[in-house]
Amino acid sequence: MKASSYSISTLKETPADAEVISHQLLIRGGLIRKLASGIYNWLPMGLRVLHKVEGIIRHEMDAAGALEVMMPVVQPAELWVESGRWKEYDDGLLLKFVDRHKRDFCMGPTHEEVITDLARNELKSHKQLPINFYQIQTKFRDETRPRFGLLRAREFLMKDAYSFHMNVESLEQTYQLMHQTYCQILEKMRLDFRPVLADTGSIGGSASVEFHVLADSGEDTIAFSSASDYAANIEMAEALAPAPETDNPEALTEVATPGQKTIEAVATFLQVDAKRTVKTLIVKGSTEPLVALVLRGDHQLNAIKAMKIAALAAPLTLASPEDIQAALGCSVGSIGPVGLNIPIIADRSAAALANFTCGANKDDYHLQNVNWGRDAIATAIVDLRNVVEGDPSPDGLGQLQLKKGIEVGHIFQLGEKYSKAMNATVLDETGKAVVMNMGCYGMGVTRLVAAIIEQYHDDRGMVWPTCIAPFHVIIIPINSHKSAEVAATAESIYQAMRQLGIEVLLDDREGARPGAKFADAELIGIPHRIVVGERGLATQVVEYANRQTGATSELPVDGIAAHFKSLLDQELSND
RNA sequence: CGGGAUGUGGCUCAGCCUGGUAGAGCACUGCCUUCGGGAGGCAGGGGUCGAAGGUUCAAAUCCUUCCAUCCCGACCA
Repeated sequence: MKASSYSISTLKETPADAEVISHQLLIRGGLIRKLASGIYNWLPMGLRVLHKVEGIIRHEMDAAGALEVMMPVVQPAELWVESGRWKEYDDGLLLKFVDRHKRDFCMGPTHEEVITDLARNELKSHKQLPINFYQIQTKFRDETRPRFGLLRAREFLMKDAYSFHMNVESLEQTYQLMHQTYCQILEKMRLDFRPVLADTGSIGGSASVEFHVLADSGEDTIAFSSASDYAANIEMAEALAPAPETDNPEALTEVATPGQKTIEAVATFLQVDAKRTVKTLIVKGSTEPLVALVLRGDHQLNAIKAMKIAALAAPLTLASPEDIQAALGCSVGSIGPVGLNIPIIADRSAAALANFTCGANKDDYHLQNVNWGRDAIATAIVDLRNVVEGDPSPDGLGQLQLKKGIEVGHIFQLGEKYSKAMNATVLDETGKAVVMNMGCYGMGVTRLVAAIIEQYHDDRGMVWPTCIAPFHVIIIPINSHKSAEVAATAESIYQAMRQLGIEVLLDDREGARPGAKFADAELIGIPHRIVVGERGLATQVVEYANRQTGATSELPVDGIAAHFKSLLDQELSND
């Protein structure tokens, strides 16, 4: 490809609405352009990258025996009504609309319903199982807050696969194969990632593992052990119960704490460690109107864990200050478990404290030397909090460390959730209809493009792994308008490389001065750069620079195309 | 959906407070010079100042409403 007839549209300045580095570089490098919030155009340069990522995924999925299909973007409401998700999924994510016949449709945010419908029509016999269908296709989720460019777009490209099985053993097998395949895909992309235990969320099912690319811009926090391979999304990481404190109970005392509302303020005011205080959150209950959740002052409530407690109302809702005032007669900053006549659910760490400090259920007063049993009774003791750095790993090996991650993949064992609701059965050996077991496996293709940039960039721009780069080699002739030899040499190297099938870009743009060409090549992140100038040609050499290592050298013009051919073959086979 | 901020040529922004002929840099077109790290000069094209109302002799500027975009909190590939 020649730059003069290609579309290189780089920007010198950082776009005002791009916050994270991948978003900035994607826009500046001319890979994508925003059309609307969370909706992007892909320019030629960007599409080349997207196709590379797609290609790696397709190759590995095919190798794992999955069969590629393509399902529609627009889906009829009936299927969603049938699975029960037309209402359930509707917290705004489903973009719904009506056709000319007044029938309800939605833009597909995922394809469990469609594939299950397809499977129940196409799969009739146990002999056809197991089978794994996948597609690489556009999804639309009407996110409340799209952000960070491609990291959380509303329209995005996703690889989604769905497997069907006679039994859970077969499902488990394919699930493990997909786990392994996902690791291979991410390794090929040279990503630093972790598979982590995950919550199943609105997709449902039993087991589930997320694949996270480590990056500070990640929206998830993952916890992993310093001494084992335990890793979990913080939503799921279990906080073990500490040994109960055995200090002798001291006399309960009430102290005035005028105006001190937050744990931090109270701890400072009373000169106690926040770890020796508890905070009490009042939430709505399922049977009782209000329930108290008690956590250690320095800990944070984990809403996913809390939502699994039957006594709490389904979407976890904090009680309003007015409700609290009416029921307890004090304001939010002064609540404590002592003398509270509503159910009290204590976190394991809070329950282990002795002689702790808490609100007195009376404005501007707190209690000190509170002890469980003597002063307050917990209705239940459960794991309610987020783990923190240094907590013991749930498997008993080592301590937990926390890092930020970008979720690029998620695999689930769905079991019979959809197949049962939609009656997807096949006949077994005895001719009896049995409900199929299902697995589903998602991977964010466009999100991966951004995640790769998050890990591979420097202050000059993107630094693509060779297998992802839009071009493998860029040739920059210097002053080709003045030197016929420079122009001719660049052209002949370019032609020779094309002959060998090398993905090469010749920057023959007239009017662009050398500095601008260098800057563009670095911004776009092409791994290998060759500079053809009069200087080198005097001794029949060109200059070479490696974008990834920064190494530079001189290479003889003679045989240079063949040199790069073998270099790239080697590099790509390693990838 | 709650809280905050911002909307001025394709991009980055000034002008607004204190109303009075729409600006700069980048990008774009033409010419000239320049040409090994984002060149310079001259000449040009391009904006109903997010939209609609209102106040005023006069609104980018003041007021109201709406819309869009971004950021912070509950969800997901």
